[in-house]
Amino acid sequence: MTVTAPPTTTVLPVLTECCSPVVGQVITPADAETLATSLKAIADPTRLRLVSLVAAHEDQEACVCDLTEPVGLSQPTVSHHLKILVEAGILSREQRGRWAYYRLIPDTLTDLARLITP
Amino acid sequence: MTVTAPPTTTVLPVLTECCSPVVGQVITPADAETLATSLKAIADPTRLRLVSLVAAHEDQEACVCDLTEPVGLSQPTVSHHLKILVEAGILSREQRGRWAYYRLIPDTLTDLARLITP
DNA sequence: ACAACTCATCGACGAATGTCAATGGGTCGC
DNA sequence: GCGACCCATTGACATTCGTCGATGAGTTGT
Repeated sequence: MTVTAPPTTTVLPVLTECCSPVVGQVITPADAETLATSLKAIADPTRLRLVSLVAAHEDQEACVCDLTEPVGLSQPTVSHHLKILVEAGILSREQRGRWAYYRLIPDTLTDLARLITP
Repeated sequence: MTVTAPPTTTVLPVLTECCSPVVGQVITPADAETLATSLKAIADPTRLRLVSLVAAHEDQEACVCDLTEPVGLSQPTVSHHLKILVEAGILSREQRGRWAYYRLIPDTLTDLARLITP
């Protein structure tokens, strides 16, 4: 067979369902937990660089092999960080042949920005 | 003497000087480190609740004793989290008599939101 | 002067996190 | 079919982080 494209591996919603903004009403413990999990995903210098590299890459997508050298970390470590970003709904992952292509899902960052804006 | 008010304990700038947005150009390692440090400050459920509680409190300020019971943690732990938020420039701290009053610095959250917005 | 109060700091501890080398599972070209 | 390639997973390790009890520093009222 060729080019199996499982449906772009959409991820757990989490954020879109969650959350009143941080400022306004008092955030509930459950919403705080959800929002914190999403924020943790980008609260790491390596993952910020990965997001930035993916977004700036040709065709707005990049595979792992495009990213290991720029961030200067091992391939397993990069895969680990990418998985966290995918699970947070910040990147999408699409497998095409041998390569796995990662792409920014801008809406998630937009939602995060909205939720922390006073 | 009365009401010693050291100049509202303004904090290290850090963010205002830092950073191109995450998406656009590729973020530098140094900027990624700075931005990640600020994001880590709010990437914790307890600290999100503290920010929310302070902002929603009467007169937009709160002392430690107003916060320990709502978050259900010990006083040293609350003080620890508040210190992290102050160092990140998200809260300000002002000592008035026996009490230390914390207040939201909205600009920092606004800056953070802007920097992560695609 | 002293006791009561608010808060920060210290030291300790378990849990979570970032990293790597080694390995395994698919996919392509020969 | 086989080796080369891309990537994910596993297991291990050191570091960081969140939490607490105990203590100390500063302030107020008696």
